[in-house]
Amino acid sequence: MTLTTAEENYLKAIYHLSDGATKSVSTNDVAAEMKTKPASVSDMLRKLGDKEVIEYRKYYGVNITEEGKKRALQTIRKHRLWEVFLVDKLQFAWDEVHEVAEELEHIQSPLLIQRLDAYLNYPKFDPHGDPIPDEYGDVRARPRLALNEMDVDQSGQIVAVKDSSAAFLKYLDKVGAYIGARIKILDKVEFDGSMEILVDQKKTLFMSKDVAANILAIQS
Amino acid sequence: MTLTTAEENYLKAIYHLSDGATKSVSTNDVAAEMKTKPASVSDMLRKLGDKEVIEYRKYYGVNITEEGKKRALQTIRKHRLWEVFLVDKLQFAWDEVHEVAEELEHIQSPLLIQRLDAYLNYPKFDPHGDPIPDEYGDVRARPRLALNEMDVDQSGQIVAVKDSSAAFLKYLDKVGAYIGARIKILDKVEFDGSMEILVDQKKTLFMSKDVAANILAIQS
DNA sequence: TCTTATTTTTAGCCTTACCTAAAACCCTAA
DNA sequence: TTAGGGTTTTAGGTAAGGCTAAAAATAAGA
Ligand SMILES: [Mn+2]
Ligand SMILES: [Mn+2]
Ligand SMILES: [Mn+2]
Ligand SMILES: [Mn+2]
Repeated sequence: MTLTTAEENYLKAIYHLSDGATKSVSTNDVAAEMKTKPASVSDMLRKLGDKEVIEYRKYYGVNITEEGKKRALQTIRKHRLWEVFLVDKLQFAWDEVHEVAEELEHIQSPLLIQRLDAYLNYPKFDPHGDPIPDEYGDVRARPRLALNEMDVDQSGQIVAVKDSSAAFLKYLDKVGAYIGARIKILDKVEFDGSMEILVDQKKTLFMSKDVAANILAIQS
Repeated sequence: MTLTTAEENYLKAIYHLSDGATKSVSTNDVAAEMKTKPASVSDMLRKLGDKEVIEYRKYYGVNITEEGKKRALQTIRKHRLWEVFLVDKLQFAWDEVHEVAEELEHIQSPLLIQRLDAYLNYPKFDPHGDPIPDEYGDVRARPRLALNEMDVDQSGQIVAVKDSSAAFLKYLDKVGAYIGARIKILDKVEFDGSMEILVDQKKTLFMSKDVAANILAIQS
């Protein structure tokens, strides 16, 4: 059973909202994520239910099925591989890739993705630090922690961002935070949760709690 | 005014059928080329006429406008650049690229095409020898001649194929004809138009008139 | 010129993916 | 246990892009 572009986009949204296939997801949440109306979502959920990529019980939200999870991960794989291509090969900035990848991910050609993967040297993470599922949908996830959850004096390395919006990424570029940077928490202000962070042992960065919450690190 | 994917495909077909914007094109011809019904074509012609990329007079066929020609050439440019990418970078065979390029050509991102062009080193021809329009739609066309139009003892070089179907390209691979090959016409059989051709000064090839008519060369 | 054959358009219908407005449902708090 | 209030679905509509069947226009032959 093949999925249309719209169906793939919905399924991906449902997968993300359900935190990797565990939680059940409400119609309103899908509508917000997809920027459509709940009425349109109801329509689409019926279709996705018929195709058995989600389990749909009217009025009770949806759960993604195993088959649906597999499909969603394939689309995510394609999206992230294209993002790597755009940044590594075509010199796109990391805040310029998402919209284009949102289109490229729907190109139907298993050979294309297989070759692209090889050409990029089987990357494990996209430009935002998100893991790239392999062709079987397996993801090697790293245990990640938002900066605001780390304690003073803890060290680590930035590995991903939670928010991939151009605005946020441009801000990180400006202040000099990037994926791979080694960091140490110097201070946390209790009043507003803002933080002071040492980057690469030389640069001090002040950031709001909101910003810190959208930067993910592994501890070391 | 932006064109949908379907509109881009129709416009491209009309451009090709009109031999580079000169001839006028009939509804039936478009239907055959697009593998749709004439009734569907009538609908689409009205839309394309409204968008002023063609001039449409009911019952009298269509002519592509200057604006339409420009749009068609942009789509063709994208199609051929992607074909070069697939062959040069992803090791696709020249008979495997057309379908995928037919999808990729509709990705909307001027930056993407500009970067892709640079990344491929501004190629002038696609894997089938067809010229790639520049970003202004200019095509540097070479005067090309089908092999069956050449005379005995004439020499030249294969520069393109007229038929890009997988079947034909695979056949050329098998017999060892390729773009760039130096050729000389050794003999032409008057009865059926079949020919004997010397390839790269060492290999003799027999081909039917049908095959010869689909191989394009420049004379030398 | 008249009649027929061919081409093209129109009319009406389908599916997908969206919308608004109204109805139905679920849940919770009085 | 029932009345709101929020959520979700249904009903009905639009636009794009296809289809078939029928009507209309053009082209061709006698
Ligand atoms: Mn992305
Ligand atoms: Mn998408
Ligand atoms: Mn196409
Ligand atoms: Mn080509």
